[in-house]
Amino acid sequence: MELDFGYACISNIIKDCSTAKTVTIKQFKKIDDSETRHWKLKRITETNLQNTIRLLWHNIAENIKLYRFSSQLVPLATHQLGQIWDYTEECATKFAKIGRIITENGLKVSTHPGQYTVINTPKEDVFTKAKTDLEYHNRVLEAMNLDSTAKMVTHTGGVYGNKKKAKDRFITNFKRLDSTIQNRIVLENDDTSYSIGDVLEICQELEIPMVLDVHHHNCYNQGENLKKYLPKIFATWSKRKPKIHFSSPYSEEKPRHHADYIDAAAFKKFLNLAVDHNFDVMIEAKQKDKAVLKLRKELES
DNA sequence: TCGTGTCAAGATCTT
DNA sequence: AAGATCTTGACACGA
Repeated sequence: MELDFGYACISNIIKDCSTAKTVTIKQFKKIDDSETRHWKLKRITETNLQNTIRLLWHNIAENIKLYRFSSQLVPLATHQLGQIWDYTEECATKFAKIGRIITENGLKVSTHPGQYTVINTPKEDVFTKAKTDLEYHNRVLEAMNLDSTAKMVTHTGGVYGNKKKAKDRFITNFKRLDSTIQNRIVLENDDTSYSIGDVLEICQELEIPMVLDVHHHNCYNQGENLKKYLPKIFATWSKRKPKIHFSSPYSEEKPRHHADYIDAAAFKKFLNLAVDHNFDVMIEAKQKDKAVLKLRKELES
């Protein structure tokens, strides 16, 4: 079985290579003339894209096949103040180069819109903002010429005192998104509200893939038997190779936080459980790519 | 240069 | 109704 690994956004091996440089609204507002504002956004974006390229080469050298893009490649991209330039047009060459590196080297990439992007919100303005953010992520992936295998991972959202209604609203709101975006969205179980059973139900209904987060399942579940659920979860990916998220708890006091590295014994235990399946593994650990290399080494021995 | 408070955004729990 | 927390890297400011 060939296991491919990956990490999110930032390398702990390659120094001074942030892909999420930004400018705060407060500082941006202090800039008076529009030309300087434009220059500021463009310069930061180019740095983030160039650093992304550096990380991709690093990943190729280390045989790390999965990578999650920073959501902040383009600063203020979804903010009103940031609507002063056509970033995909002006940085088209760099976006295309990233896409070429990915395609030519068989890398598998994704994005993960943040906690503020809530599809199942009952507030219309919040939904509009969520839609805008998803459109931004999609625009970036399209600028890279990546097809719908480049996914956007999200959570279900809030419960709002009635999970059944909140689930239904996710489905309703999901259908209001552009089909290009629908085709990229995959749902992940979270650590407080939506268990693997909850998320699987939604994914089956919408016929979209489900990312199993093993750590979240340990944090929050409704007694679901993971081994029994695995075939159903992986089936949501149909012909494609499923992906899971794996991380280890930081401590007994803060079990939901991510630890520096992955507990190899715990990972092997999961492998035993999933022995009949083939899947990709996104490692969520504070030491990022260092944690990937360490785990891989420990699995070899 | 270093340490620390702050940051666009939502949901939820506490006060 | 207002504030803290979640989670997190990076910014911004003052020492």
